[in-house]
Amino acid sequence: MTELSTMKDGVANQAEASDRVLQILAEAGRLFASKGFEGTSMRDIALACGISKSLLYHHFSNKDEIYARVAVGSTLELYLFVRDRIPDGPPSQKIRAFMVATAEYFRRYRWAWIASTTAFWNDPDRSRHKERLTRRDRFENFLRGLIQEAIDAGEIRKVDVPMTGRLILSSLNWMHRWYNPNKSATPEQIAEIFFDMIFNGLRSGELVELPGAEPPKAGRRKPR
Amino acid sequence: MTELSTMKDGVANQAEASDRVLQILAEAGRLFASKGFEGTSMRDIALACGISKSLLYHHFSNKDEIYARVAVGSTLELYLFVRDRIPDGPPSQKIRAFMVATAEYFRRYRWAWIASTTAFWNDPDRSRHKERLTRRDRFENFLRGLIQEAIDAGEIRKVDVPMTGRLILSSLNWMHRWYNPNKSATPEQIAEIFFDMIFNGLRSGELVELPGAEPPKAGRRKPR
DNA sequence: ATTTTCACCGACCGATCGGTCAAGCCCGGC
DNA sequence: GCCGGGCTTGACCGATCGGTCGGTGAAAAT
Repeated sequence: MTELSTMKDGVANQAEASDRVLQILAEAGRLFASKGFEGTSMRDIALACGISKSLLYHHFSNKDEIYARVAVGSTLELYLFVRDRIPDGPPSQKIRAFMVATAEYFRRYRWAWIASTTAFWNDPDRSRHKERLTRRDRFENFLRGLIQEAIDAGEIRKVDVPMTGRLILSSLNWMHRWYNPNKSATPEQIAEIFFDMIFNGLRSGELVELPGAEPPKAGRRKPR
Repeated sequence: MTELSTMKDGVANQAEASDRVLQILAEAGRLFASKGFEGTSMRDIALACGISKSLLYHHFSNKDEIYARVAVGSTLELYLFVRDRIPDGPPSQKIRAFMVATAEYFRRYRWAWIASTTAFWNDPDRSRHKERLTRRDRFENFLRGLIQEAIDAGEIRKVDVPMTGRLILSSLNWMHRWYNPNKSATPEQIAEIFFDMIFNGLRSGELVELPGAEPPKAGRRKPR
């Protein structure tokens, strides 16, 4: 049904990979996430895996390939992972499900997620980088489609679609900087809270009816 | 009046610093922002400044100190910069001003901002790191104070204050990952749009009155 | 029984890393 | 004149970087 059956140990989409390769990818992802790409040496990865540095080059051609497997493998599956978790129903609930599913992915594949979204990368191989951006665009365009759907259905205001997508993704993408798995809520619960805040707004009660047409840029009304 | 009078060349709070030092800080910030801390060598910085590597060690004791001057100098002034731009008025408008001021700081000191918020850092000197976190906490607590103010004034719902602060800061902190200075809106305009979305919510028109008491976790109401 | 395959390792390579140092350059005060 | 001190430099250091190489030992294939 889904292509995600081979996920394990927090490493996504590494079908047909040996246990050792999965171990290397998991440890490398964790190190890339916490120390960055240039901050992580091949010796660090080998030491974390309890193997010799040479063995890394037996399974991967170089450091870039390890990072690419972590990052590209991660970003590919994010789209499929989320898409398969969007239920039929009102568009606004699809957006909610999008946020919750993305948060679930973050919780499951946390290190690969962080490594792929934050670690720096020289990228001598341009094609790998373009592939990553293409997948990221597809993910973002998928969200924009849901937002447009919600606008067409009249469930949300006529907001700027790309900007709305950026706001939603910002709330999810920044989570790794403050989220502590040992305390408070799960990422999914946090995503639900953020959805509530963004969808319903922070403003308290008594607003009754938005004026019919509002400026396309930012439909604000001056208080006082 | 304000302590920010010595800002120049995108480098904040480096009073009594020579032009050369300011140049080094500016170039180093730009490099740290685009290639990370470990990804930037002292040779890179020297080359960007058109000077020898030795000269860096004449003005700074080591690489960490350069980064600290960029990052800590940046985070210190962010708080003062924003605080001085919050007008008297309704608390919700203070939050709006907070977001716009933070965006203005981002626009002005973009490289130092990015370097301080994203580059990895070994941090052998624990005190510098703690100072940075202290300042960051002060900045975040300042925002939480404004949110609590708005709740007490009845302008916004009884939301989770820390979580609301995280949502607002996420929208601002993630901006550097997609913002393109050559196109579209200014950071300040983007901040205003985000404020509108978060404050008023995305939901369209006809909501009439929020139920008196809502669950503390996430005040959602099931559509259908 | 022999060959092939494959996971694995220790020693090593040239390049680059952060950092040092002794010496020059330049310019205002005597 | 010339002298002292802050900029500035190139040569150099040990450590570590990503990556290579020859080889080992055990299982699989023949």
